[in-house]
Amino acid sequence: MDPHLLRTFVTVARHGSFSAAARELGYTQSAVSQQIAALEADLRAPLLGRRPVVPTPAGARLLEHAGPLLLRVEAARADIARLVAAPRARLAVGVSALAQSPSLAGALAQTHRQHPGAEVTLRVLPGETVSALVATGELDLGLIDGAVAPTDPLHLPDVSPLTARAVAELPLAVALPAHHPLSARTGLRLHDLSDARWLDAPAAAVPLARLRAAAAADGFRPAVGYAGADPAGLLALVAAGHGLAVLPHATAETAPGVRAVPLAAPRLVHRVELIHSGPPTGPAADLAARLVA
Amino acid sequence: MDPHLLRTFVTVARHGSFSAAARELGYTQSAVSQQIAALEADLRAPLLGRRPVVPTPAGARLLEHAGPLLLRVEAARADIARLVAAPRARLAVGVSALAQSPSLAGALAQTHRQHPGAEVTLRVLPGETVSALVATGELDLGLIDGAVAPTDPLHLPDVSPLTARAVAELPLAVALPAHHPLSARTGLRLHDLSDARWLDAPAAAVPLARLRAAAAADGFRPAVGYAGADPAGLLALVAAGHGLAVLPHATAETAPGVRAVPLAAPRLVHRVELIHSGPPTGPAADLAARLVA
DNA sequence: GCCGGTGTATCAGCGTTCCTTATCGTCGCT
DNA sequence: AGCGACGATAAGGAACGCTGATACACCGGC
Repeated sequence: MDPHLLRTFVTVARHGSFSAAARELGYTQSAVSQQIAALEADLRAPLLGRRPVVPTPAGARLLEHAGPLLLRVEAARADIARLVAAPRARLAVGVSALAQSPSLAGALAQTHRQHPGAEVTLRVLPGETVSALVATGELDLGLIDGAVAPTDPLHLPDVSPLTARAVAELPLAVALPAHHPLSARTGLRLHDLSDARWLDAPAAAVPLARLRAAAAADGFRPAVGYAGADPAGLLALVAAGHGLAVLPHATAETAPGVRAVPLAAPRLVHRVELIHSGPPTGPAADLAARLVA
Repeated sequence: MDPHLLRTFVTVARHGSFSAAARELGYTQSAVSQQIAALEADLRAPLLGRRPVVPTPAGARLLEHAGPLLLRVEAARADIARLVAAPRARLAVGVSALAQSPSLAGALAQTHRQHPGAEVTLRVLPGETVSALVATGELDLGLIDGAVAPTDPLHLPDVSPLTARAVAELPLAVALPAHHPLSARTGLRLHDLSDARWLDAPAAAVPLARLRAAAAADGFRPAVGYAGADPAGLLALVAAGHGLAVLPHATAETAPGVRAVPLAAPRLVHRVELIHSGPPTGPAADLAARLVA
């Protein structure tokens, strides 16, 4: 189970073709064929059906393992490389959509002033991508958000020994159209809303699946799906009556035509956590210190 | 970063000796020396100081990665092997100490009756070990426990795509000596007890670190440490006034001289989850069905 | 139905990798 | 100082893994 073989396996599976994978990987088709054969011999199981080239059940299962495995290998390699390389004067920060905040912008500005030579970049990405890129060292720091019980840490995909520190914790609220019958309430229980229509916006609000899990109930019918990462667009949909959404209270309050009613039960908070692998150095250490202060 | 090289690296680090590692792995000392050299060349970093053989900072970091990485590789390999091999008439169940229950014993007995030919084994192990062995297929089913917010799943070390289902959820209680001034209360808040002495029994009760995290506070001074997995022994210490502990209410109630007062805040529950990798088959499927029913 | 095109499997050849054996250099202990 | 244990290094040979050539299966066009 050489990572090498695994890499060509996933490439072949992705392309559905030995030849195409060979081209991408810079091998001959023959080499790829032999590599797959070697992997199948090693695991004593057929992994791919040929013509068409599709994963067998065993292959499908291996694919589930391969991604995280290769990510971890990459993370380990990058981690060591970082220890060896001279600390670069750069600061790459990744944030998930709801982890952004004015205080981040402010801290980033101060850090930039403190380290004028550093090349500072800020990227908004899905939460899992932030974790993955922090693990592989493409990002120096990550800020991810999630809705969790007040006592519990965010769930990190542990591809690598990452450290996480909470930097902000905000109450959650249900975003309702201003004319909604419940919009005058001072608090809402999720259970009472399980029949409502919910906007499913995994990037811009608390995902619907999370709400179902938190309420330990089904229902929670999806209305319009929203693929953007921008809460403003989502809130416009809420205002127009397409459905409800759960967001940090401060975020939900900003849009016209939307009322934000605090989520009373279950007790969830919106927490933003700073993640990095190993102790941050240079500008990253500076920014980290400002954020947790 | 061949797993092969990684394996010899951890072996060398564990033994603190190239020669000893070579003996264990069935190689010559020369081969091990070359493998380490190859790994160091690949990562462009010295990993081990020689004479004495101790990890460098980079090596120490790599060791942190290596364990989970090799576990994942092993899990993937075992996972595929399981798909290929004929389903054996065996049922190996691992449980963490507090995940045991009379209902488990009952279900296990019924399953055994249903599958008289099957070799049934039950092993009590630390929670993480249960996850690891389920991942590598040495166990067919695992039962792990933990104290979490009612809405959140237990945290699984994701070495492998494991599926988890809750099978029991019990309230937690603080175990106090019967003569303790607070033992007559009907509920206790963790915050009010942060000055008390706490028994640290990672295997037999909710770990102290978990309580600190849940209360988001330090304090919680450790008293006697208890290395056993048996709640009865721990409760004897409680009765003797060595310190307090948090356990499932039903468990804490059983011991003489101990009062169990429900934990009112933070809101945590003791949850037992059934874990397996892939859909269970044969006797494992039977037992799983009984447990979640 | 035949034929070319596309795509995978297989084989021979060859360079590289990796292990073993043998030997040397070095450290630590007596 | 000398010995013994340990790791590094050199050389040789087996095994591995890639390329290039070729065989074989499938599909579509005519």
